[in-house]
Amino acid sequence: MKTITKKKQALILTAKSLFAEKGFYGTPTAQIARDAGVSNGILFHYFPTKEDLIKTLYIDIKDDIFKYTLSQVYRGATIKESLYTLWLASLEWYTENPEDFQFMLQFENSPYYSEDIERSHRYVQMAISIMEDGMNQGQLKALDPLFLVRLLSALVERSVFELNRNSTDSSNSTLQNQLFDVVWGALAK
Amino acid sequence: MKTITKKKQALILTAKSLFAEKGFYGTPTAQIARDAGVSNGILFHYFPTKEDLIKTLYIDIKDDIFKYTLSQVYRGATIKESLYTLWLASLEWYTENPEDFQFMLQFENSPYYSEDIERSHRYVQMAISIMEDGMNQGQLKALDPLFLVRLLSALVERSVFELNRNSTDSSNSTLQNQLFDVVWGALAK
DNA sequence: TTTGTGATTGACTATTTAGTCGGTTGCGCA
DNA sequence: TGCGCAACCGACTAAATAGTCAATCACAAA
Repeated sequence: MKTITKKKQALILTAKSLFAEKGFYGTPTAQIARDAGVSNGILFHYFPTKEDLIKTLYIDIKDDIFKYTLSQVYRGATIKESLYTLWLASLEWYTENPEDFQFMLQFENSPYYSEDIERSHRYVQMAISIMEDGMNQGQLKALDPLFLVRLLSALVERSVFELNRNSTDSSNSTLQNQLFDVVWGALAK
Repeated sequence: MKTITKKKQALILTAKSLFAEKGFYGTPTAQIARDAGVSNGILFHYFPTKEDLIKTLYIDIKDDIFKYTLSQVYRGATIKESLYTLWLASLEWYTENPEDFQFMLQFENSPYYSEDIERSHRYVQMAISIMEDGMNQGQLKALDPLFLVRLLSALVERSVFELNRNSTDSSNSTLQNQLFDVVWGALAK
């Protein structure tokens, strides 16, 4: 049985928050432990190195995101509907969890990131097959499906930034539609 | 007169290369000086802090890129032609200067980066006005022009990655056209 | 020749930080 | 009750690293 202890949980939460705010290199392990209210030693008991902690965090976060977004795509939807669902769910998720957004951005552009880590994610395969379906139906551009997945990610990312900038604006459902037009225009044949 | 000494130049070149390869935090200042064949002290004579060095490097690189790409856009071109020129010139540039590409990616996702730095670039204004022209002609989507500039950057970035993955492929001019279709689909009305 | 100024050196330090270690505590189970 | 093992502690260390500094050098102007 996999029981996650309170202290381990506290470490994970605190680490995520500190990393998102101050960056990997701006956050000493000692501070993570201190802020989490646990001893220094216990951190290294659960995570042999700082790098382990960071990678674990990333994998957990990505898992959460994929689980949340992919679960909303229903069978029988058109490809455009599926993409819209994925895109919108991602936006919701990042709006609710800004720390995850920050963390992810940082990680994916850091030396820790590799294509292996990306591919190892079981959920990525699901996203790929959605793209393949769309291509087979002749609706999406005929490109490497993994590239389309990455393209979607990049466009989600830009959408998040743009929506944040206009967050005061009340009429951002219009903006949302315009932003999805960008996504669809990019991917559709 | 702004004479750049040999040693300063050596520092800049070495630093760019090391940062691109090992990252900002994986590169001690001492190693930069050593590899550049100069003393430790001279580095801090020219760049008071490591952060100064990094920011200077970034600004120089961005300047080079903008100068190269924007200079190829000629007056009287259609907006589609202008975007194609910008996009293609960027690809060429990053292919020729992979270190710059690496450095830029890293910097723009690091704590050093801020919107101020972006906006302070005189050339960004030129890119913005190209987008505005396209919008006024009703050819581009009606969105914040700065957003369109960023979108283009993000798409260039993805294009570079995708072209690198298929670099062995001889027929990558087909791929190039397909990739530009993505760009145009995203930005055009 | 003198004098001032920027280039240059490299040994030195003060600090920070990841990771260790010897030992304690608490809990389930035989 | 006592065994075993994981959770847990926090003082400690060894290494790394950004930045300093006192001193020399090169050279141009006065």
